[in-house]
Amino acid sequence: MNHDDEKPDRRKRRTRALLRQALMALIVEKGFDAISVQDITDRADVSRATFYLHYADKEELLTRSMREVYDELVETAEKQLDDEVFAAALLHGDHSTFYDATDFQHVVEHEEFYRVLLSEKGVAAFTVMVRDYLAKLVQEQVCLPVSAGGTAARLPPEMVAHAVAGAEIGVISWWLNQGRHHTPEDMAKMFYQLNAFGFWWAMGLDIPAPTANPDPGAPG
Amino acid sequence: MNHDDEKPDRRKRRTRALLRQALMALIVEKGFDAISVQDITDRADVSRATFYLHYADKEELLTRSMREVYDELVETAEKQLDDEVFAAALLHGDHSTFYDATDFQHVVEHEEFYRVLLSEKGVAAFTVMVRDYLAKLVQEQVCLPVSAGGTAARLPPEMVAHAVAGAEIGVISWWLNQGRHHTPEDMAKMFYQLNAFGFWWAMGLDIPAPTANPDPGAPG
Amino acid sequence: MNHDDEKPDRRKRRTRALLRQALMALIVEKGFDAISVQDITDRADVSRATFYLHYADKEELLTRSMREVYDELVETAEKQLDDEVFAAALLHGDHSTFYDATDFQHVVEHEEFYRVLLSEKGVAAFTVMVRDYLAKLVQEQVCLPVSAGGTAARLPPEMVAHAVAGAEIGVISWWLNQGRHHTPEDMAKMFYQLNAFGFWWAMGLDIPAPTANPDPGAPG
Amino acid sequence: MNHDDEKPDRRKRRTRALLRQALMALIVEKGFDAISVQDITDRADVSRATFYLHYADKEELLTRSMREVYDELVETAEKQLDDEVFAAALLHGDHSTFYDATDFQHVVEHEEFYRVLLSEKGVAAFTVMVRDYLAKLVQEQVCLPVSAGGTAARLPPEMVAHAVAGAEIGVISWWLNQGRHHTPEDMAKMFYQLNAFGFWWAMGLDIPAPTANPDPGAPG
DNA sequence: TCCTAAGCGAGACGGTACGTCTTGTCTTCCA
DNA sequence: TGGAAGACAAGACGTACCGTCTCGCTTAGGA
Repeated sequence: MNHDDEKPDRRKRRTRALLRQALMALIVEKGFDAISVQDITDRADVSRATFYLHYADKEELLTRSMREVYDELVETAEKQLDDEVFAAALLHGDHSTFYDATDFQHVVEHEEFYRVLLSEKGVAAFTVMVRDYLAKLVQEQVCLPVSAGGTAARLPPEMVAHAVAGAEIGVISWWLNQGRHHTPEDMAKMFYQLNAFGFWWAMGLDIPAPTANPDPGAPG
Repeated sequence: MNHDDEKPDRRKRRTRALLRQALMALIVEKGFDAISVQDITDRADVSRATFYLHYADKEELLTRSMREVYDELVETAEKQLDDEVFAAALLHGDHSTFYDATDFQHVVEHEEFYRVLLSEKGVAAFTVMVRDYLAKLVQEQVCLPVSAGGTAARLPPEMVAHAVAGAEIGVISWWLNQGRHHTPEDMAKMFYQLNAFGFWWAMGLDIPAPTANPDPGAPG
Repeated sequence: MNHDDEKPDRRKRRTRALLRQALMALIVEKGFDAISVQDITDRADVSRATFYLHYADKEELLTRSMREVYDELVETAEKQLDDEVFAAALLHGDHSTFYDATDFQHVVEHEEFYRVLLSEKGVAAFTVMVRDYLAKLVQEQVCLPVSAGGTAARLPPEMVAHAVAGAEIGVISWWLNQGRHHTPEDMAKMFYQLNAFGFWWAMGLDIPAPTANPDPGAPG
Repeated sequence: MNHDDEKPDRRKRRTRALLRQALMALIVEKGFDAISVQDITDRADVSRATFYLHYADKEELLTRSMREVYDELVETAEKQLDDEVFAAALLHGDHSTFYDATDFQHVVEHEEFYRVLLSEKGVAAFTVMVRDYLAKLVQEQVCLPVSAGGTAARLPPEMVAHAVAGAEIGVISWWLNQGRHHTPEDMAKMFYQLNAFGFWWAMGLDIPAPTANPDPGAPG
C-alpha cells in the first residue's frame, strides 16, 4: 500500500485519509449538517488550515469520500455484470444470474455510512447519486441487452430502471433501519422476486406462469 | 396551541403565509440549504425578528410548510382509499380501483416544490418523510386488508411497502426531471402495471396468468 | 454630554467607548502592531463580531481614536490662537503671547498615548498627522499674520512651519522618554526661546539684539 | 555573526542582494506594512523557504536594509565632522563649516526610500531611528565641543539636539513631498540659517547681531 | 576529478488572525 | 399586542500569512 508510491507525498495521502476517516465517524455520530470543519480537523488531529489545503469545503470532502464508496460499488457491480454470459443467460430464462447480492453485501460493508447518509439526517445528494447510478446500471446492463434481443418494451425502460433503483433504495433503508434481520443474500433474492414479474413484463418478455412456482428465480 | 390562533389576529396569519410563500419561492430558486432566514424575511417583506416570533428555525418553517403539502397528499389519498369497497374489490380482482392517479396529480400541482425537494439540492428529510408516508399508506391500506383476507405473505409486507414507496419516489423524480412527458393518469397506470405482479405475488395472492393478458389491470 | 442625545442608542456609544478605551490601554501595553482585534474585544468585553459592526479595522478604530485626541488638540490650540489680540501683539514684540503651553499641557494629559504612538513602536501615520497639523497651525496662525504685516520672508514659510513642527515632535519625544523632568510651561518657554530667533529672522522681522538679553521672550 | 559571511558563497550574497532590492522596490510601491514575505520572494525570484534561511522576519530584512542606508549616512556625516578643524572653527565663528549638505545629498540619493519610509505609510521605527541618530550626531559633534569650550548652555543640550533633529526630519519630509524644488545645498544653507541663532544662543554663545547681517553663515 | 556539504526550490503543515456571514436573543419603540 | 428596527454574543466560514520542517536537486570548493 505504501511501498509502491512512497516517493512524492505520503504525508498528503495520510492527511487526506485522516480527514476522510474523521468525516465518516462524525457523520455517523451526528449527521453531516451538524459537522463543522473544525470538528473534522480536531478529530483528524490536523490543522484547520491544512483542511483547506486539500478540500475547498466539507462538501467536497463528503463528495470525494462518497465517491470512494460509490466507486467501490460501481466496481463490484461491474465485476459481476460485465460479461456476455449474462446477456446470454438473460434470454434463456436462467434467472439465477440475478441472484446477485453484491449490492447488498457492499451496503453491509459500509453499513453505518449508508444508514446515516440515506436517512433523514443524511445528504440528499448521496441518495440521488446512488439512485441514479443504480438506474443507469439497470438500464445499461439489463434493459439494453433485453431490448437488443428484439423484444418491444411495454413501458419506458428508463422509467422501469428508475423504479427499480428507487425500490432498492427504499428496501435498503428499511433493511438497515429495521436491524438487518436478513442476510444480503436473502435481500437480493427477495428483491429479485418482488421485481422480476413486473420488470420482465414491462420489458416485453413472456413470464413463466408464476402461480405454479412461487420462486420466480428458478423457473421450471 | 389552538387558543392563540382561534380568532385574534389576521396579521399573524398573514405574516406566516408570507413567510411560507417566500420559502417556497426561494427553495425553487436556490435550494433549501442555500437559503438564510434573512433571505426569507427580505422576500416576505418582514422583519427578521418577526420570523423568530413564529418559527424557531428555517427548518421549522420548512417542516410546517412541507406538512401542509404532505397533509394535502394524505387527505386526497385517504379520500380515495378509505372505504370498504376497496377491500372488497381487492379480493375480487377488480384492479381498476388501483388506477388511482391522485398521488401523481398532487405532485403535478406542486411540481416545482417536489422537483427541488426531491433533487440532489433538496432535503433528505423531505424525501424520507414522503417515502415513509407512502410506505405506511401502502402497508395500512393495501397490505393489511389483504392479510386480513387470510392469505399468507410470501415476503415481509413492510419490505414490500418500502419497495413500492421507493419505486414511486424514483419514478416521480424521473418523471419530473425528464420533462413530464406523461399525464398523471398514464403514470399511475404504468406504475401500477409495473408493480402489480410482484406485489400481489409477494402478498400471497394468485395472479391470473400474465402472459395471456399483458394488462394486469384488466384481468380476464 | 449625554443628556442631549440619549434617545437613539446609548448602547452603541457605550460599546464604542469600551473599544476605544481597550485600544488605548493595549497600545500603551504592547504597541499598536502587536494588537489583534480579538485582544481589543476581549479587553472591552465585547464580541468580535460587534467590533466589526462599528469599525472596519483596528486601523479605523485607531484613526477615530487618534482623531479624538487630535481634535481636542486642535480645539485647545485654536481657543488660544483665535483672536486678533494675537496678531496685534505679534508685530509689537509682545512675545509673552507665545508662552503658550497648551500644546504641552495637552500632551501631558495624554502622556501614555503620545509616548507610545510617537515611539518606534508607534504609528507613523499618527506622527505625520500631528506634525502636519502643527505645521499648518504655525503657518496659518503665525506665518500668515506676519506676512500680512508686509514683511518679506527670508525663507519659505512652509519650510519654516515644517521645521518648527518637526522640532516640536522631536522635543516632545525627548521630553516624554526622558521622564518629563520639566513642566509644560518650562517646555513651552524653552521651545519658544530655541526657535524664536531663527523664526522671526526667517519671517523677515528684525530681532532685538539677543545677546544682551538671554530671554528672547521678554525683550526690552 | 561574522564568521558566516566572511567569504563563503557568492550565491548567498546574491540572494540577499535580490531580497533587499525586492524589498526596496516594494516599499516604494506599496509601503512596508502591505508587503508580505511572499511578495518579496516572488519579486526576488527566490523561494519563500530561502528567505527564512537569511532573515527571521521581513522586519529583520528591513532593519538590515535600513542600516545599510543609515550606515552610509553615518559614514558620510562623520567624514565631514570628524576632525578637530571643526571644533576649532566652531569657536571662531567660522560658520561656513556648517554649510554641510551631505545629509541632504544623501537623502536625494535615496529619495524614494526616504519619501516612503518617512511618510504616513512608512515605518515609525525608521523615523525614530533616523531622528535619534541625528540628535546623537548633533549632540556629540556640535554640542559637546562647544561645551568643552567652557560656555554654559542656556537650554538642555539634549533637548536642543532633539529639536534640531526633529526639525531636520520635518524639513526633509516637506522637501520630498513638495517636489524637491530646492537643491540639497540650498536646503542645507536654509536649514542652517533657520536654526543657527537659536542653537548658538541655547548653547550659551554670543551671537553677532543678526539684524545687521541677515546671513548668519557669514558673520561680519 | 570526484564528492560532499552548502544553498536552494518546492511545498506540506500547524498556527494565528482576518473580515464576513448567520443565527438566535434581546431591547426599544411604534401603531 | 404584533411587528419593525437593530444591537449584540456566538461561532463557523474560507483566506492569507507566518515560521518550521522535510525532501531532493544543484552546484560549488576542497580532496
